[in-house]
Amino acid sequence: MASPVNRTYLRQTQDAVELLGKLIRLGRKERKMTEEELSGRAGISRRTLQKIERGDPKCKIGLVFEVANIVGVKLFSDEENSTRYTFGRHIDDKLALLPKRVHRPVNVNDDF
Amino acid sequence: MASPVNRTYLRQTQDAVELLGKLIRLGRKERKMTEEELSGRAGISRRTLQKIERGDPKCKIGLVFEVANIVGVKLFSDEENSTRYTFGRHIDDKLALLPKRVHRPVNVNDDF
DNA sequence: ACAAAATGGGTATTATCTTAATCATAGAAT
DNA sequence: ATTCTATGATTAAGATAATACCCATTTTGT
Repeated sequence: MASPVNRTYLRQTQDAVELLGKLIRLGRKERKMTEEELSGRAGISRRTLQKIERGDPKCKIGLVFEVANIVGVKLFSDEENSTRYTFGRHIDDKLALLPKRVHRPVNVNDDF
Repeated sequence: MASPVNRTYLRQTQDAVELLGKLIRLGRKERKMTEEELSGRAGISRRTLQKIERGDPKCKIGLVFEVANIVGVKLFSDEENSTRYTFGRHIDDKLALLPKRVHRPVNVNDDF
């Protein structure tokens, strides 16, 4: 079985996917590329590109990001952003500082 | 047929997906959540969460973004970012300004 | 107005992603 | 040190994402 049935997403999630799709479409048009050109360059079908631009959450993230990169949409890996997201420190370093496992004892008595 | 064979991705694409995965893992650990807790809250399997945190480009973007939201990773829809990405103007407005179709005549003679 | 091209959307097919179940290993807490 | 838990990873199977092919509609360029 793949997905339980028909899952739902947080509003923020939907919004983010749709916004990314619109940014892609915007980038494509600014570069005067047709759906066929862009999908061809990305190595995907035109149909899939349409789904991506419409913000279909079921698309593979790799395909979405690939298309975004081709049309120049800034993602997380850009220098400009990486500084923000790493908080001035490399992610791997931060991860190394944390305990390797999140160990939660049984009787935490976490009555917050 | 699903995907041609085994596609490749731009370096930037891989980096972006992997970075997002690391940000998710970082967020999860900072919140002291186990894989099982987070995957449970997101409505996905633990296995899939592992793939997401490792930056598997074949994961659905909706699932990745959903998990990111749960652990507080900032995406495109956040106010802080949206201003950047819309350049102070709503995407829909910008799209409306552009021609609805990118029409490229046959003999462009685009010798740049 | 006309022709050509871009886009929207339907369907069937196939590769594969997601899942559940399971086991092994490594780490944390006592 | 020991025990309990989190994580890593494999497998089989079913659901479905991506594709190719198709046609209708819309829009652009002339």
